[in-house]
Amino acid sequence: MGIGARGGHNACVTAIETTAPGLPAEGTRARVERAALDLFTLRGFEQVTTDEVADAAGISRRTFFRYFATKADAVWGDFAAHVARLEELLAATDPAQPVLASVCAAYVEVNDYAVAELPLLRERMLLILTEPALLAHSQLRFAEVDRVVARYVAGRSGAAATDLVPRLVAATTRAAATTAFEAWLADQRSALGTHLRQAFAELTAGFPGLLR
Amino acid sequence: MGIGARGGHNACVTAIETTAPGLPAEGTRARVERAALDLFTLRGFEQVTTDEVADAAGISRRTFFRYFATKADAVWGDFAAHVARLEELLAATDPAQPVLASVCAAYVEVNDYAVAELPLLRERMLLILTEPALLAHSQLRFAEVDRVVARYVAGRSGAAATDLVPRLVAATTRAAATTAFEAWLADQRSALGTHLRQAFAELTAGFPGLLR
DNA sequence: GAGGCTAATGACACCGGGTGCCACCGGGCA
DNA sequence: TGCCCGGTGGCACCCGGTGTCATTAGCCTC
Repeated sequence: MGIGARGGHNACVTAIETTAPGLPAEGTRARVERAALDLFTLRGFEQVTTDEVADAAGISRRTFFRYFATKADAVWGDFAAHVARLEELLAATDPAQPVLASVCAAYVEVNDYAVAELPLLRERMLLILTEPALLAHSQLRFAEVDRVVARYVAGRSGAAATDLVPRLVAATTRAAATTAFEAWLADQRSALGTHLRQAFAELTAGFPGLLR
Repeated sequence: MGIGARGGHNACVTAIETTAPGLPAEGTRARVERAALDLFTLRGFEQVTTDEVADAAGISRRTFFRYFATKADAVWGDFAAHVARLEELLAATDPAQPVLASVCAAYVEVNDYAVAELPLLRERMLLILTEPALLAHSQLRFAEVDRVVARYVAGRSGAAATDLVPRLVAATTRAAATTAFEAWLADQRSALGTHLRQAFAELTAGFPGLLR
């Protein structure tokens, strides 16, 4: 590799079934995600270059950035679908239930993962909440969630989505959910739903344990 | 400027009293902050290069990165002092007052700026909460605040700073404060303290307006 | 007052994330 | 066969950030 050059994914030793240029490229995205997650978990997000991720996935650096807008996006999976599902859950809530309870319930339900998915979720969230660069990036992703929640609260409470209370509910419930995730990551073998419910219970009750 | 070169702050046209190499450099940092704030506000954070900021401040790009670790840091002023003051306020709270109320009061007080400082604060927060790159970066700065608050709550409530409730209080009060800032930025000529108090009132009462 | 120390600076090369552009390759289709 | 088209790789480039080195000026000491 010459000086100043960038090394075009040459002779990728650990490559797993390299794809052809003109092919539909089935599963390439998933393969890149796996490679990225593995490398980031093993050596840390900042210590791994996009060149290495692309190489491990058997594609070029240029192609990596066609699948993911940024290096950080490779750890998020299909987050847009996650947000969309939350929006659907909110739209399908019982109007008889209080607004805040509906939001919390939707959060719990959208995060009710199958057992088989939990290791992957854990790996993702551990990276996102631990690596500074990913934590920073998360703000942009979570902002999409906030907008969805704020719109819902605004619709139910007859306010504008830009008003204080809808934004407040969105920001605080999301903060609570993130904190629950941290607690889940901290103690192995605990249920995510339990932490979420406990966090929302504290929040909606105004932290009754802190009256002193 | 040759191809591939970077142009060493050559003939800065708009320079304001360039400093000498071996001088104590009084007020250089403040001058760079002003230049950065002006340029970012005028043309957007991403559209301004660090070269341009350095040039406008009459220093080199390399020197810019000696004053600020990242481009984003140039908009935060002395945030560490802000956090330190919050910590002092928390340490000086009345033990008879409830924990949550003490946190909210400290937040209100640390954000009680003099009228003369408000335009600068507004400019800073507008950038931070509007520009995606700065919003992402803010997560790292606000995490320092969260740690301080969580430590305080843990100390008062006899829990560990890593327990759910202390983290939860830190995350949600900070989310509420940020939302209050957004509301303040949205309607010109309103008092920041009013929005903060209203947000904390909603939060600590469990959003009483959303019982339906 | 000469010489040495120190702190701030600027130039330069370099790394790595991200992008625009173009050439290429293969499959499907007329 | 010839054409179009989508996925790809290579390349040059921009820009944020860093390590290194030489330069400068103030200061301290002898």
